[in-house]
Amino acid sequence: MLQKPKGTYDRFGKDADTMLYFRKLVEALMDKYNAKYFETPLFESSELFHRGVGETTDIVSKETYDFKDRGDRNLTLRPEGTAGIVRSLIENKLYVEAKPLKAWYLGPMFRYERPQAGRFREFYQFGYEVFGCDSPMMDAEVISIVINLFKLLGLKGVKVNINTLGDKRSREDYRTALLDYFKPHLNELCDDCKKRYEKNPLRILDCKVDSNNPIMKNAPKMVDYLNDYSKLHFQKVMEYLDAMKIEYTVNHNIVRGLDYYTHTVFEVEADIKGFGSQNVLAGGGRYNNLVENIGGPSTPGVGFAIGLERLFLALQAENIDICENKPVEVYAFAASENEQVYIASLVNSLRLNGFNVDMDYNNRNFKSNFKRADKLDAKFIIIVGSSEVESNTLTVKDNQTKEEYKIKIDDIVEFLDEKLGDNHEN
RNA sequence: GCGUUGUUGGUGAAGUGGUUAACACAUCGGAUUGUGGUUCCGACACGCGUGGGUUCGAUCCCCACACAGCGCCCCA
Repeated sequence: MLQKPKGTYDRFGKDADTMLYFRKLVEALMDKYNAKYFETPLFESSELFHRGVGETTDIVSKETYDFKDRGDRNLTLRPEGTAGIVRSLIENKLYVEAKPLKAWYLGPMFRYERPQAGRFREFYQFGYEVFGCDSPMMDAEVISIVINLFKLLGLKGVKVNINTLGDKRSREDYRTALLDYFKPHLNELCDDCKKRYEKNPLRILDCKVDSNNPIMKNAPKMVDYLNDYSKLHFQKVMEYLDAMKIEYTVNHNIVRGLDYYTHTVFEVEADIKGFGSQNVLAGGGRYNNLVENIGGPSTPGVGFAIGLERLFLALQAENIDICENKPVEVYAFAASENEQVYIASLVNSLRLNGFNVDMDYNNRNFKSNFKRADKLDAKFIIIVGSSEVESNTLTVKDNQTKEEYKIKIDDIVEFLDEKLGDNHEN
């Protein structure tokens, strides 16, 4: 049997509802920040990600889906959302518009990874990016959005870990210092760290295996390589976080896996039963050189991304249900085949009047119809037989009180409006 | 990319080298041709992830592959 490709999934039922309602929730939240929705292509030229995300990152070096199209173009399925938005910003010259420009997106990303629970090869991210603002207030606001969203969802133990990488210059100086420092000690490090030394020396500090190794303790500290501007910026970010009463922990080992970050980087985690190290639900930071690197005018940026599969798994583990209950308001059926046409027209008119209506399409018997109405949790049942057709009335049963009414066909909308009251929305 | 565990119907699952692969839930139909959520009866895997092999015979043993889960790496 044909099956879905590894690391993909079909979303339906409750999961599909969750996605739908999450999107609604995010739309409402984004309005509060006056952020604008963005859609960019699922695939871009491969070069964009090589230049944007960084040649040496794992994401680009071993996780992209690369392909050539029939015109021999080198394309890549987007592994993250920022690069595409930056490309769009430059191509459409959006940087001349309102500064800051706040953008959000929600859609699938692709990474060739080993699948695990809450981690897929095609996965969804909700992301947020701000361009043209280098105020530390914006760093803090971006962090606060994630916090507010998680609190809105009802997650417990939401915590932020932050760090600063300084500007491009301090980051490079620090990197050089680390390389010099670790070079004579390379043999004392684990195999992974030897690779990190080549690819991303900052990550060595993040190593779990070598964390107790004394060489780690004496390693150069980022703080010592920060210039005054960087230090001040970071300090201000923390002041704004304090002002917003957001709890955070400074963790100098946070580096992030994408090369474009400068200054503030952060990860947001929550206490999720049984999640362990997978409790980081969001990550982000500032990237003041990315727009320029991709070929636009020097424009600062800051943003975050949240992986939705892992987030939804967390909600499930915490028994949080964000789906709205949409009950069937009316279930209609005909007593016999003769009234089916009548039912079809009735149902159509009720729907046009804004009611949520389901019906019997198969001319089932009474018992089956009542069972189905119960299963759908229908508020009212409308039964049409020959006598109803003749007298232009409908038999309407309130499925909660079991009371039965004879309603003139012309009065049915008014009757249902009154009965369903505030719960009914047009 | 590495290590490890698993894969029986719509779902939860039991099971054995040998005639019809338990049981439960769900679904559909009937008892009950204009009023139900109870009860009773009936239907429901041409098959035990896929492909090979061992065997007189395999869902059960062996091998490969696929997929899923867990850990590592990495990340959201």
